[in-house]
Amino acid sequence: MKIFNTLTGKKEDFRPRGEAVTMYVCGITAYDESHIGHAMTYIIFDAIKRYIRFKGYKVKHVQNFTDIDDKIIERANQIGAAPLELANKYVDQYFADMDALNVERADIYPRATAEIPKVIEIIQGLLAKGYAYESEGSVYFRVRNFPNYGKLSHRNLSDMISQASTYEKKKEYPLDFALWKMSKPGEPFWDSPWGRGRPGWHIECSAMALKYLGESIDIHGGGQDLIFPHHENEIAQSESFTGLIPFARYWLHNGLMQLDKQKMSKSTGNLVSVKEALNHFSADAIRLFILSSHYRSPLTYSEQALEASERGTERLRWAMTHRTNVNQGAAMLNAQPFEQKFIEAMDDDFNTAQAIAILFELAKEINRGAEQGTNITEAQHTLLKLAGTLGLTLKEKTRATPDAEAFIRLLISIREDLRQSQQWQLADKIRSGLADLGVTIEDTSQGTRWK
RNA sequence: GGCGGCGUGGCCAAGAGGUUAAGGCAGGGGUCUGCAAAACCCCGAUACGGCGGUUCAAAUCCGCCCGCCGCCUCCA
Repeated sequence: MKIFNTLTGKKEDFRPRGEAVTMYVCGITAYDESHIGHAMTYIIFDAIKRYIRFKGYKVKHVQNFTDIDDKIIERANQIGAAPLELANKYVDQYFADMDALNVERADIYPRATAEIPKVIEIIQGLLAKGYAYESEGSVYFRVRNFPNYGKLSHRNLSDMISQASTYEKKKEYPLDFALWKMSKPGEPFWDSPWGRGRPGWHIECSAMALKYLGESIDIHGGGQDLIFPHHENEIAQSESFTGLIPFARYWLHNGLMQLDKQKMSKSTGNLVSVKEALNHFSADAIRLFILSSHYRSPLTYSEQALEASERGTERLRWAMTHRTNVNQGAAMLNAQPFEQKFIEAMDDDFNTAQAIAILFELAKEINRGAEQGTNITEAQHTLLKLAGTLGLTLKEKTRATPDAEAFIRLLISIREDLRQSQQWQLADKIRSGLADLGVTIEDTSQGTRWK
């Protein structure tokens, strides 16, 4: 299995350290609804995790919530809520959204506010080693003391310093970043050796990763917008604190969701929320859309593209619905070559687009087999298994309640009788009436089906 | 200005030196069907932003140009 590593800029063989692959993915700052761009990141890492497990590894997955920061405080003040309550609300919504998208839960979801002791421990360690300094109640990381600062984002201090704009005088050097921020009056705070304050944004991830996954983790992931400064700073802090290099062995970054030729972003309001998307499209369609392009490329959201994915999803689902009564001695569709190609695609830096193409090829063969009376049962199992590796369920959308379903069945059976007696007009009236209610009727050689 | 990425049929999107340039959606023709839908079969890029170069051979490597985007400040 080969994985593209942002750190080296190359595809590398994936060789995890221990029994279980340790994977840390940066989570959200909980101050607003999750949008499709977030869904993109978490669906991608969900597929990556599922595939790694498919390959026989165990995975230990940690994903944080930033539940205290400037944005949260600002938003909470606007609406007159307590910052932590606001954060909790959006954490709950995040879970609801991701569950609906069939994103598996991580093993641990640490929150910044619950990890203050570890944060303080690390800052103290950095101070002791001279990597950090206190200034007016805040603590900053001394970027110039970390020799490889910029190794992840492939830049160097002199490039960056020439562009550095205004900076706080409290810092020794413009690019130094906050480990601990002194709290202003009225803001939430935690006590620390440097007074009341809260953690800087970057330090929480180091603290959580080190605490829950150890000093050197296998996979660290997130959106490409986190490469600098967030992940760069995590590396600086973590490696300075532990003295162990590398902090993370494989850095994976997904491309960002675009909307109208612009990055989808909470701060600009240029977004489509997960809820909104789920109102119009199935989770499978959203996943199919996101996974049909390579995870490192940007992807532009559009209704048209989602509709195309919905249709594609229906095609895959269809292949799962055949219930052929197989004759003894019927030829069997061998899905092995498809599984092989699927694995080859995924082994090459998680080429989900290619993998999905193979799913469609397999679906086509299954459909064909169903018409020819081939035994396709095992091929269907394979299709479902491989699709499941991408988190696709291929389940029919059953919008109908059990009660409604009974009525639909009754109407269909009446319509069958009408068709038997060739009363086409009445039969068609039932069909179009149901269609208006969102129920599609299809007459096949094996009876009438609906969805 | 620095760093990184992208430009492939009507739309989306794989492919990264060499058999017929995946797959999906849309479209056209056909089979099946009371009709419809679905499914199945067949069809479509002399061609991969432009211009040069390297090579026996380039969508794929190199150079320049054009267009678009991301990061360099909070962001998945």
